[in-house]
Amino acid sequence: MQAEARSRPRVRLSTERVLRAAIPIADKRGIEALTMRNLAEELGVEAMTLYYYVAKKDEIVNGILDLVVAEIEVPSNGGDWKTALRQSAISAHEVLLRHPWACSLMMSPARIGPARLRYMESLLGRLREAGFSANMTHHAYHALDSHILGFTMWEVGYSAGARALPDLGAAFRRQFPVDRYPYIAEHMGEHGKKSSRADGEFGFGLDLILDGLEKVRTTRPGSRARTDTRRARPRRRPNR
Amino acid sequence: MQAEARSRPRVRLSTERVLRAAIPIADKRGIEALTMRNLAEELGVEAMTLYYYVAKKDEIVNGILDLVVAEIEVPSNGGDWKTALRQSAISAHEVLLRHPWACSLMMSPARIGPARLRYMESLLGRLREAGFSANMTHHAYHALDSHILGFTMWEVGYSAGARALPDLGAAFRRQFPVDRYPYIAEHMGEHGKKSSRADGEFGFGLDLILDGLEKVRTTRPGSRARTDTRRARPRRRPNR
DNA sequence: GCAGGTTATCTTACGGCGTAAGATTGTCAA
DNA sequence: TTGACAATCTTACGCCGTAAGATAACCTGC
Repeated sequence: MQAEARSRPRVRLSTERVLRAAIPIADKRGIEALTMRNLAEELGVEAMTLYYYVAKKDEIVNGILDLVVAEIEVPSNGGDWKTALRQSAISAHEVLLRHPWACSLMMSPARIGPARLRYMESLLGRLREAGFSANMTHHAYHALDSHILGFTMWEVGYSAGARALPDLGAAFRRQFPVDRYPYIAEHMGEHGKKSSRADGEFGFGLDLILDGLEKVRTTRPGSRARTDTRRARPRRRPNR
Repeated sequence: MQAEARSRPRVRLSTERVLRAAIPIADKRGIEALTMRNLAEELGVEAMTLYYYVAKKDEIVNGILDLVVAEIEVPSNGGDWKTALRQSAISAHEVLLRHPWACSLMMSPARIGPARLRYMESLLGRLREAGFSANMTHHAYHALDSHILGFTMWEVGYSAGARALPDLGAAFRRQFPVDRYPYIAEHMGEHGKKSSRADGEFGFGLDLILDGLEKVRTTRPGSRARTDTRRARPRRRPNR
């Protein structure tokens, strides 16, 4: 009689279980393989059954995104602010590499969930406590976030491409002769080398930003030495 | 007899015309509105007709992306390298804001076309000529690219959200009480203010990177003063 | 033990997507 | 005028998210 082990789902479904089943599908087969029908099959159920637990597919996507964000280590409270932010950024980088589909979704403000809020709040708080003004914190946050998401997204796309084409570099060279693009050829060569940094290329840009932030930490916004912006023009006083 | 003006397309279709018609659709109605049927209708033609000019929809997407990349101003040859790179980055930023759908597509290495290659080559070349080592150029390129794409992508998503919800800030406050997330509340407040910089928040992170790059321009990679990475460990010599 | 209501799941169907296969029309040289 | 070739259209298929409603499983009170 226990031969019907699979004929009925062993344990009852739940929103939690639906989300938990969705993540490995997106991880292993890509976010485009996360369809209601695929997900249902994974759970031994028909597609429409899922709508008993979520109102729309979007709820699943937002749900698993927030679960992934919850994996990110928020900046620690004690110690150096730079070390804390750096550690958190590296954690975010690692988490996003584990869930390559999450990167682009994080760019949409429509998908901000509770875990994301906690992450943002703690990052902003750490900056403020480190002595950054409200305005500087604002800038710093976006600079860091841009690097984390922008860089990781590129990395994810690149390694996806590399997986699809066994030797991406060779395919490139075939299509675009080296002599016409010598600098790109050199660039591809650098990609082949193991980075001299423990934290790889990600860490390089990260430190550029963190070191730069340290320098402007106590500066008033707009008063930095700046190169020619070609757009700067005398500002008038704010009172109209 | 000329009453049939619309019954037959005025001029013959071409791949060029197909691509040119696709861009405004993506710009105005979003990339998800760029369907073969919509595009065909715009051209006064049936969907399958488009397949006479392109093999797959992907060719259209890659095609319009490369047209957009071609709009980006490459770094000028003369003058200060920082000014040249900054100007090019700002141009990229502006172009990507005009074509909000392009940002995420640019992250995929599978979509690199001729214009993108020219852009990369000139950026890499300018860095090399400025005295960066091959390895530093590699790092610098990715730091800049990450900021341009990462930041712009966030900006694009944010303003799309702001357009959908008339007052995004108020919607936020309703859902997430200010007292639980004081730093986020402050952050949102900063968003409301006009930036004190002519080039906005984008320029802030950009200068952080450019200034940082100037400092490491002639440094050997890996020899920079660094904060605790928590991962650094004595490296062994590369000969196994 | 079984009736009835609630909870969970399945069935069917619709419109939209990219596109395969092949029919049909338009154009122009011989 | 004819025939060939280029350009366009028609029909159809299998995916997708999901609306509407039928059906099965479970539990509770008698």
